[in-house]
Amino acid sequence: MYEVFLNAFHEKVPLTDAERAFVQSFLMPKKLRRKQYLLQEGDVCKAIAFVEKGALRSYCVDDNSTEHIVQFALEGRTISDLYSFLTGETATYHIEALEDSELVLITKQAHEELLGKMPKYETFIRLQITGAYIALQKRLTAAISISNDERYKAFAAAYPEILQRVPQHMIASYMGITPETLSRVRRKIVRGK
Amino acid sequence: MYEVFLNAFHEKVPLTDAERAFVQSFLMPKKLRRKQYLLQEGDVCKAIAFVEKGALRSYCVDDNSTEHIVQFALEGRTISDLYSFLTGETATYHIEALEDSELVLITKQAHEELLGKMPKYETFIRLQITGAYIALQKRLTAAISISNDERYKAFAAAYPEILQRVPQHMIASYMGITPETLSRVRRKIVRGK
DNA sequence: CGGGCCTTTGACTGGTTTCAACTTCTGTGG
DNA sequence: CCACAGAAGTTGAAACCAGTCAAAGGCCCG
Repeated sequence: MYEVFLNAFHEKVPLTDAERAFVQSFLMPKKLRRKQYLLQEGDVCKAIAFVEKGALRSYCVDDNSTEHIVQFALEGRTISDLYSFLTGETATYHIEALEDSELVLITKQAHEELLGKMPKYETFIRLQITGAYIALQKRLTAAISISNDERYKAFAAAYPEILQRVPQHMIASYMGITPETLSRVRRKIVRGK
Repeated sequence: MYEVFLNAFHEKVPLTDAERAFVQSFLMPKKLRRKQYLLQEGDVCKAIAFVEKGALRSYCVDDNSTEHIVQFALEGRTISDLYSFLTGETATYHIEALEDSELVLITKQAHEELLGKMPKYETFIRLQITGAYIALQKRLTAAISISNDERYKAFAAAYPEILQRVPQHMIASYMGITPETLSRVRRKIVRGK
């Protein structure tokens, strides 16, 4: 329990055993069954979730009630509606488990206390967000500059695990295209090879 | 000089006069004329740039040698190729001045020293990146879920200054559509009103 | 074994790109 | 100060690509 999280932390910012225990005292475990929700649009996001095991997705819903997947989070990744978490506004995203999952929650209270009491935690958070920012920028760059075919190939190369564990229509949603189009893209790639 | 930057810093994380002076000793001013480059693809990004005055853009170039604008930075905003800055890899973005501009540079060396010596700097950086991350996430969500018309309206409402200071074809590039399409979108909006 | 969801495939439609021409605006040099 | 070249923006027509709607086949789960 907490192993994956604490190791990820330790890897970025080395921890003594005492610090490890200290951090741990702020954490909360949570299990989610497939299709259960961690967060619904309209709620306030009260915690950052780190995935120890399983897979989640966050998504928003537009005016036509079409879902658009914002992020997938497999083991070792963090997921939340950061805006809602930080401001206390109601969330614009839903977060749902795609598989039975085990999470580590850092509540807002714990987060703020850790920030105040433990510089290493702030460093860890800074590094996490920086990494997330860079990844997001890459994704955006790809979204506006590469064709669907190439985008899919790049995605498949970068995240083979997601491809295997997530249904196709969700990949399509993540890419911002329809399931039908993704199906045709895949056919074209297979034949073209 | 440095006023805008130091005030932005102070606003997020209050500083004493001594701290203000301390931070300042790590900064470097830089002026750029319109159309001059801060960074070219292939260089390594050696500094984060904070815009005191003026306007810059960052963009990447795809296989068809089409430009795609990643970011605009007006006064008070930060711009860089963060990935290149942090890893030392060659940059994938170009950064160009759209107007005569005055920048504050934080070199990699200064950045690391400040991170080590001044917890408030780390906090400031964390807050900056968090804000940038949330903004980027909003943009991505908009890009995959909203029609061009609505996107343009939202952009115009959110960033009226950019609209007035940046040529239309760059807005189009930022939105990921052709200048012709943007022109038609605008016409439709004006008539439709 | 049956039902429902997912994926694939086809035909049609609509919006975007592309290419080209024309106008407007701007900055520069004569 | 005017003339002109180049860039920026607008408009039109044709081609193309993705979306939509509909239907059929496959697969998993109950």
